[in-house]
Amino acid sequence: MNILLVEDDDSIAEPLRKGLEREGYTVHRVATGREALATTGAEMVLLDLGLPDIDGLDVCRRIRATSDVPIIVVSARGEEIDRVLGLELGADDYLVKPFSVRELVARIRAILRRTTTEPTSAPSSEEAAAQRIGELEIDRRTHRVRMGEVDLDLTPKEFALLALLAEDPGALRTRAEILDQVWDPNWYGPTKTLDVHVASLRKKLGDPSWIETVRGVGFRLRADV
Amino acid sequence: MNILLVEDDDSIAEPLRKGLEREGYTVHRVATGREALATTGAEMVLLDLGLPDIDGLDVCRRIRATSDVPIIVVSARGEEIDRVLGLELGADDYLVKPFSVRELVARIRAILRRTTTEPTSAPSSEEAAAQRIGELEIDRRTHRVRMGEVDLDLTPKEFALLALLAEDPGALRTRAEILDQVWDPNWYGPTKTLDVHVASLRKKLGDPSWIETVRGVGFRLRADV
DNA sequence: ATCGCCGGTAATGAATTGGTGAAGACCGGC
DNA sequence: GCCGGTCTTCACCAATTCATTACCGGCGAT
Repeated sequence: MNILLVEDDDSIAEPLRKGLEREGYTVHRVATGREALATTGAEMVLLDLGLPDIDGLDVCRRIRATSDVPIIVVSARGEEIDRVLGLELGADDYLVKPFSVRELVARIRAILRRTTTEPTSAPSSEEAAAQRIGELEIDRRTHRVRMGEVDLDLTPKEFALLALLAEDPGALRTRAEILDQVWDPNWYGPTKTLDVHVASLRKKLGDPSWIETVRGVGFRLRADV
Repeated sequence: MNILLVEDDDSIAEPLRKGLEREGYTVHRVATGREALATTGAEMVLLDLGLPDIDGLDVCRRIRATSDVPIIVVSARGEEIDRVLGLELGADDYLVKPFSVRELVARIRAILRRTTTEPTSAPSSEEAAAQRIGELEIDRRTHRVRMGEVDLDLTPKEFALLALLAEDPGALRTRAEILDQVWDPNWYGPTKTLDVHVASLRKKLGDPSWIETVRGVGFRLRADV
């Protein structure tokens, strides 16, 4: 398994390379977009958006123009807009820094698992395959959420929050995780903001029990129904 | 509270400074090892190992030679060897890049909480799926505990206590061990608190015999069934 | 059998933590 | 520049959880 790692920062690239090689992957690392586009033969691309030469999203688009190779975009920006942009340009997954090697490996495995099947968290094209959880329906591509037959009008943050929780219904997300993913990893402030958004999301979902609170730890989306 | 931040990379140093100042800390930032060693009066040092002049570990050793100030080492190298090396040179904690400001602040708080005490090796070993011990099922991922088909509603402390005992069912955990792991590593105060939590945990587990008392030593989780 | 030590338990007051409403900042479109 | 929606921040409340104390009871050594 041959992975192309596009990352200009040594202090990030090297631990990743080590971790991935320990997992049995072969890693070829380049530091610029130019080199990345000149490389062939990779079976998976890890693409940092903050490159010194070409804009990362542009690199993503140009790779996708000629190849179906799976692409995982890595960025320090966690904002929903950036994520959507990356995914719409053809990325298979979008990881927000900082992340652990373990998480990265898990994502890589997940993507490889579904390469021959349909995409899940990142429908880059074709039928969006909206996600259903009971009455709740989430369409990441169109940014639309419906409860039964009714369209819910969610704000960007509310959608990002719901989408994150829905990535793994029933699984717990810690406050820190949520803040890092929905807000920016480097953002630091009153974590109260999270509570406020949870509250407004609950209100729009109608039933507060959709989002369970795990006191002192985080939140999770109700899995069943 | 006066923190010395030793970090040559602006794009890392500035968000940190902002986050820390926001927390109410005073941050003095330098970009080289020379400057760091020339600085006095810091009550805590954040030390990046990848400095342009002197080797970070050397800086660490030289600071420690003349001062007991708490040191948190920050490095892109996550290898066990480096961690051990850093900690043995007198660092109080070792953080592997990339990390979020939030995590850093949490570590700083943890260290300040035990002001003049011994270091903890970096914890943070998550994962591990659901575990079964007879009727008892512990899922660390979702923070869920079930007895048979019933979800148990445990408080954070109760969960931590059970999770610790369940790490090795049947194995004895001394009171001191438990207090170190579930509570702060250095915690004075009546050890009675532990008994109280054991009691409430037993009550929620239904059968007191789940947790056996070893008089004068500690507790263990029933292994069999 | 007795005494002392240790653990079990209930109660209590304090501290944390999440929920909520509202005010103001911020941002985009017009 | 004005307006409307969104986000952040704050203050306050309610609920939970925690530490701590007091008291009880049993085990075990003498």
